[in-house]
Amino acid sequence: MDQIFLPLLHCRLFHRISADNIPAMLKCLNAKTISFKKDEFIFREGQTARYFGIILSGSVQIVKEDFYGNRNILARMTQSEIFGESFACAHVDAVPINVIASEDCTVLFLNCLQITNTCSNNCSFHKQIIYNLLCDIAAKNIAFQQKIEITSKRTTREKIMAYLTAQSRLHQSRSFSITYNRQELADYLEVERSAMSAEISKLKKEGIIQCTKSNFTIL
Amino acid sequence: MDQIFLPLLHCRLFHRISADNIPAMLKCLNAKTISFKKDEFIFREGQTARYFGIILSGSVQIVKEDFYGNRNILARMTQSEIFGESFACAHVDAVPINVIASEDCTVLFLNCLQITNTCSNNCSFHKQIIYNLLCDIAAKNIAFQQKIEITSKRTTREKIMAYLTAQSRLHQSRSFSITYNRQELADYLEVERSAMSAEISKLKKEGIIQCTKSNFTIL
DNA sequence: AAAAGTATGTTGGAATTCCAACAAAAAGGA
DNA sequence: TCCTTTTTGTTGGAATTCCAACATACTTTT
Repeated sequence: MDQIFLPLLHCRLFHRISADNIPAMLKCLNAKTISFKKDEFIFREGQTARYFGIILSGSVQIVKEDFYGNRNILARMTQSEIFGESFACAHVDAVPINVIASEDCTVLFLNCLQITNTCSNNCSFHKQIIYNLLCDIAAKNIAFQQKIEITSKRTTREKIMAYLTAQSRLHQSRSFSITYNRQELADYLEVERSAMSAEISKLKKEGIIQCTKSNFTIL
Repeated sequence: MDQIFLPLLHCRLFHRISADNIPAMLKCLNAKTISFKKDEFIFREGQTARYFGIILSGSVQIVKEDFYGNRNILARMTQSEIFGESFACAHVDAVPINVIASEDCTVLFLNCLQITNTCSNNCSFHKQIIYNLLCDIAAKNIAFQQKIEITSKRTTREKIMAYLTAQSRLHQSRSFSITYNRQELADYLEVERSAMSAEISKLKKEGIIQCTKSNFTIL
């Protein structure tokens, strides 16, 4: 049971909610735990959004795929983070994106209708949960703005540098490792993988960055 | 006073809140009305985000400007819509964007701390307001995803068509007019204005769309 | 250890975008 | 109405990206 509880304690959704209350809540919110293998679909575009997920272990990617099969990675979520909640809150019936396991993972699903409609038991934590949801979605909103800021750059080089600079700030260090592999980074930056690879090589040659595999240093 | 009330009644923030309560709320939330001329700054990047705005008349644009002066229009908000609330909710102290009047406008500012922290009077509407905020921010989240979907297209032509298709769906008609002028549309789509103009001309010549000024028809 | 599969780097040509400059059209002011 | 300013359209060359194909490096499986 610890495998469920520990990640939940760090989950923004339960901020300022006593751990003692969590079991009751999970029951009230109709919680279900499901495991997925790497590359499995967790949500598929068009599906109804009745549940949202809390990641207990592993990680997932929010992916938008267009008509021609171009992938766009909107975000990556990892342990204790939530996904799918904004569709529920905005009353969108069909999710417009895919959620895919980027590694083996376990997800706790909660019924979102039960969260937003005050439940029959009138649980005291509902108010706090809604407030926590508000903070969570607002933070994601800002994350989207940051992604837009990065991908709106006109050249591949600028996109790479904007991304690395943001990561550097996040890790508070000139050296850090990123969670994306090259193809995924290209999908996040919305550029061609090969062109991106070439540009990274150039940046290395010019002495602007250092990198081996996923470890980067900005010089 | 009607100029304040009518837009507020249509504001998502006050959904399911009786109009009778609004005057009390405005007082409780420390409301202030300010007018702006076209092109004036309403929020400037780096400013603290203590208030958020409800547009009583006119319209505003959320704009991100980069180091080289490239503009990116993140969104456009018009009467009865809210802006700046996500920074407050995510506890971001300095706003990362500019908000600029895209025409003469009047804005009602509300103190957001007062909304999220239950106020001393323990007003009954706080719970509903927080829930309304939740829905609002979730909807904006989805709007951002749609913008990303459009701007992640690799060519100018695809971006234009993705945007027009989305607008067509929104207006539920093949013919519609858009609120952006050419420069603004280019800033929203994150492309060069001249290249976009040329591409629109091509699309017209090829019989894919019709357009005069801001009126478009998809054929 | 060999083989197969996957991820990453490299390259050249075609297509596209950016940039700057200018032309034409429309809008606003005197 | 005329003049000025702003918006929109057009064009050509330089720079950049895309695309496809292949080379190399690294992983995993047998």
